[in-house]
Amino acid sequence: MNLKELSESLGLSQTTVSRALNGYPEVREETRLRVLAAAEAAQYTPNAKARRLATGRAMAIGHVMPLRGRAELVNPIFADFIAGAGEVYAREGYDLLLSMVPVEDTADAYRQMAANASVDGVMVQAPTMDDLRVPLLQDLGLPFLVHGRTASPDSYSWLDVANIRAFRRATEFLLDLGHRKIALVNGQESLDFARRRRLGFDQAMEARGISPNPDWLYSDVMTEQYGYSAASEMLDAAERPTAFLASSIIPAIGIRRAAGERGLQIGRDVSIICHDDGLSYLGNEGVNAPGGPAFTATRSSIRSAGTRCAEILLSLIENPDQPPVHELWEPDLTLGRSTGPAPV
Amino acid sequence: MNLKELSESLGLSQTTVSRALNGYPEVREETRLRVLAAAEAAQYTPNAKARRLATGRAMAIGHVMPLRGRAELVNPIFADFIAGAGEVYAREGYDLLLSMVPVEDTADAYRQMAANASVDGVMVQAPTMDDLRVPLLQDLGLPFLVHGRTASPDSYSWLDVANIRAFRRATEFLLDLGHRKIALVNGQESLDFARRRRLGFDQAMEARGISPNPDWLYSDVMTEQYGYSAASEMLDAAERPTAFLASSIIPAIGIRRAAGERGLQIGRDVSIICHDDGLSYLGNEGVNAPGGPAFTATRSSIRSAGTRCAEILLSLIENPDQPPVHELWEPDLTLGRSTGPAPV
DNA sequence: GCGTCTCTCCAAAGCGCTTTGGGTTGGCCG
DNA sequence: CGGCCAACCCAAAGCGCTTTGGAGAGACGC
Repeated sequence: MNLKELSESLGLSQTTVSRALNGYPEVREETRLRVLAAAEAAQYTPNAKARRLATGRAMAIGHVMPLRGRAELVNPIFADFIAGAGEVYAREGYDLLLSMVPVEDTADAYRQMAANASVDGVMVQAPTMDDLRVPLLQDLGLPFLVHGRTASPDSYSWLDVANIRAFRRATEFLLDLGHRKIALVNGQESLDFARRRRLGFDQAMEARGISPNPDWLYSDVMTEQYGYSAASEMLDAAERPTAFLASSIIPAIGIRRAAGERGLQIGRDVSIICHDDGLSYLGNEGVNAPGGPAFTATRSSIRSAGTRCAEILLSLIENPDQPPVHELWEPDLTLGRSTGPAPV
Repeated sequence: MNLKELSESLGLSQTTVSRALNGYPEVREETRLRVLAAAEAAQYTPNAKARRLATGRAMAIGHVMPLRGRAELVNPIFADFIAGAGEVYAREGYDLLLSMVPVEDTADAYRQMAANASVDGVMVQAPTMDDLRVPLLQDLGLPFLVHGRTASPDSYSWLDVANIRAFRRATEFLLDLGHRKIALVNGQESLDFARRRRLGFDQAMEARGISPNPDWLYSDVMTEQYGYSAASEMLDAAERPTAFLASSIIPAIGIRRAAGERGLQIGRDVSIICHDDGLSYLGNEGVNAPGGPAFTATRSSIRSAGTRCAEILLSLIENPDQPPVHELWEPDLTLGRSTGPAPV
């Protein structure tokens, strides 16, 4: 059943039927109801392909997922972020177009999307400090929202968490517990969020007059294996850190493994704080756990961020002339069982 | 630049230019080269929306991700699977349409996709034993491939791993190490793969004349927290299992945490075997780890499965009349540091 | 020389929708 | 009663591509 057949069966023109269905005012209420009833009865669904061509709108949002590194790792964080965003897209009638490409092909992917207008806007995740995607998308005139920030974040819209403050606070928390030997197991510091976390760490240490041990500063893709091997190295060295600050719950799990293998008890012999993105399957929830969640953590739900990012992006698309939107989320520090006073 | 302008600039008809670009034989080689050169020079990209309408092909594959459970969990396994599949789609010029909907709306999502033909085929993941999606999609006439199987898997195409054999073998491995008190921390047994793994476990136990302790059979969504609380309960009971069989590396991590908190050493006091999907960030690799990977595991890369599933699905779409494709993958058992002889 | 083929190319008809630019009708006002 | 204005509806022109059904020009055989 298409529009032509539907309108013929009603004895109306395609124009009128189309307008009735799309809520335009030029059609009598009585007629509209008749049309709606007939459409319902005939199970009529407008052909999305035809509509897209006629309106020029793609009714789709692009997410380009750059696959980094030799093993082309895919971060489970994306799954939760997309789940949050996808909810909004579905509700608003947008499709989610997911494009997985090697990091070096991302620019082409965006260019392609812009050239044939297959999306109305794109979501940018995990930007580097001077991310080339920002000027590219501005150049292409494709609406976009950045989850995170770059070094010069004024000219575009973004949503980010207050990474500096969060990690400064987490570091201060460890310092207040008496820890002085603190290791930072960070994400890749070419990424802006990791650089900011590093800054927060540095600021807190400096404020107490402590200079971080360069052997205890790690930076890499945030896998479990990475957390494990970083912690193993440090724990096997002559001088050990007493506390670890990890950029994600995933390397924190690796740190815990390394500590456990060496017979160290978490929260007593060694403390761990991490950032918790609230991943569904790796949740740090502590509902039925004595003493609360496993990890003391700076917490900010990546899924909620996805939801909010999608809302903002859609509003940017609906209303392209508004000034850039900036939203900064404040993570909270949740106490868990992974931290305790520094051992004497 | 559109086809009309391009053809005018060449002094050719749209027909000829279209055919030249799409490799039809009715155009002289010399002309084709001229067209190709002009298209290249003008940076011409055919408008995907128009092409879709004209051909009726969506050039897109749908992945519907049902969000289950109260917290609407999203399994990180999907991320790796999609990464594998997305690679193939990108290579073949297909878009990946991702739809995240509450589990109760999945049927509608498929109906919608079929009604307005917004995809050429769909991928079905994590089927239950009598999954309703299979008859629905057959009814809708939408090509699909199932990753996994249902109870009656003859009438459609699927790719699955040999779950029964894998878990029978894993159980036998534990039995051979002298374990008799074995716990199964399974996924939701409404899902077919979990039921099969349960079967494999049961078969191996029965073959040795051991009846599993019903208090040691768990079945739920495979989160870290689940593995933790299941293991905690069992380890705090009067009689403890000496070995755990987990359906995914994620609950296995939770089991390890519970054991660690109780001062139990993995591989000595308590053994763990799990199924390892080869997740990027939770990799069980053991390259630079002494003694090999952390977990002894039945291993089958979910990402490779995604790649192969995509290939099969596309071939099903290209050639709809072929008989159903069945592909069964044999996981291998990799030795890690999480297993050892049963304590006496 | 004529019919028949093959090789190239073209005009035009879709694909199914939205949207422009009117037309018709009836009510209301002066 | 003529004119004007809403209110309602329609025909037709796109959107940019693919594809059908030829048409024209040589080549070839008889």
